[in-house]
Amino acid sequence: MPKKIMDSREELRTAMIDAAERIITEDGASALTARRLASDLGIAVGTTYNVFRQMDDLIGEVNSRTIAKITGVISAVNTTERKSTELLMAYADAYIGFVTGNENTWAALFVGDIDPESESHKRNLSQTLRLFGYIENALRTVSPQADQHEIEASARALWAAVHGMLSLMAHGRHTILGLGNVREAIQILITNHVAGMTANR
Amino acid sequence: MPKKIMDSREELRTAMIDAAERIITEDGASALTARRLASDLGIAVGTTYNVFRQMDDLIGEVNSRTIAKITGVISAVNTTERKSTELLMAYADAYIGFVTGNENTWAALFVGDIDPESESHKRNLSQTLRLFGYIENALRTVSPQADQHEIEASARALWAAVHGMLSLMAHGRHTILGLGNVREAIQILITNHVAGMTANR
DNA sequence: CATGTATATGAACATTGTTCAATATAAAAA
DNA sequence: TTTTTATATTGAACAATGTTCATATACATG
Repeated sequence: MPKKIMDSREELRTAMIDAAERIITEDGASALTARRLASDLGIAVGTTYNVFRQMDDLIGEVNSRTIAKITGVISAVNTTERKSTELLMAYADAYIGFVTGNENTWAALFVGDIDPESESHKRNLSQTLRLFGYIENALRTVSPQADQHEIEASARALWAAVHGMLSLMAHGRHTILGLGNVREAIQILITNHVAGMTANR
Repeated sequence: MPKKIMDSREELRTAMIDAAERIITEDGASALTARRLASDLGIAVGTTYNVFRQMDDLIGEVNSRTIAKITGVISAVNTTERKSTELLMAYADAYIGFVTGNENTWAALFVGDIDPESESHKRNLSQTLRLFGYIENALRTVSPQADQHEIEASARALWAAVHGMLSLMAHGRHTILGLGNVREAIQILITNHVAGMTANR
């Protein structure tokens, strides 16, 4: 073999994800090129392809960390002694706060093609499903006798709406809806949704 | 001058947008390259840049047509003798129907960088604002005494939610939420929103 | 020490968007 | 009609992209 870069393949892999994450954080996802990564790590261009099938898989790994962090801030929200609307807004604010403080890594979530077979994607999927649990619990408080399907569907709908609105921003399609307005839009959505569920109780 | 391609610059411009639209419709936005366009039109690569500042401007022009078509199907929805929820769902279904029947052109809406100064963007913005009007009118029926700001904000929120959810699909981020589920999510959002506004009346 | 295997390498390829000096011709002037 | 001027079209060239793969090499094993 040629000179080993790292002690193990796993170590190299981690170092590459670290470097990729740093590049994205500092200069955005578009700065993450095969050559930039190689240069930053002092390795050859081709080495990336010994470890990852394609460049997008590497983005997927960075995104996996980002999603884990989002799960972190969501799960850190205090759930006690709050009205459902307030709790849901607290979740939304935690998410918005993360977006504001981590614009580049967050925007990378919407970059590149996802390989549905990749480990990172499967991981991200189950992480996201766990996130739904928080929303579902909050909604169950709103209408305790609603059936499971309604709760789940509402949670999915609200999450998709929020995530979707924010994705518009990530792609520069937010001209009508700035970040400030996004929070207001989310609040309107949540408030009326909760009011609607309460009314149908 | 060399042999004229068309009688006028405007005619060439139109022919290029036509060709671009055809390419996107048939093979998707990623197939619209400077060389493919030149080849299809039987002109040189550089000619595009005599007419458009950049390739993304051309996409913007095609998108402008797409948005006009969407406005078309929305404005064609019958507004008489319907409950607000039904009318709003009819709008949503009109949109979903367009998306289903025009996947490639529709997905192109989320491709490329938007130049905020471009004519096409300004045009698309005012078109979108007109679209809001339909939603606002439907919402005004729900709570006639709500102030203008609340109506406008609700319309923006609902539109952003729907458009955002669909944008997730365009980018292949819909794994949890298929197109079928998107309709259900929209329905849940609309139903509860209307119920919420009604309750606060 | 010799042999084989694993792995880092980087030149090379195909494609991108984009530029711009050269070219060719329509229109204007003589 | 001939000459000049203005300008629209051209396409080779550039820089940058992701990706591939024969080559070289260093470690592990016999």
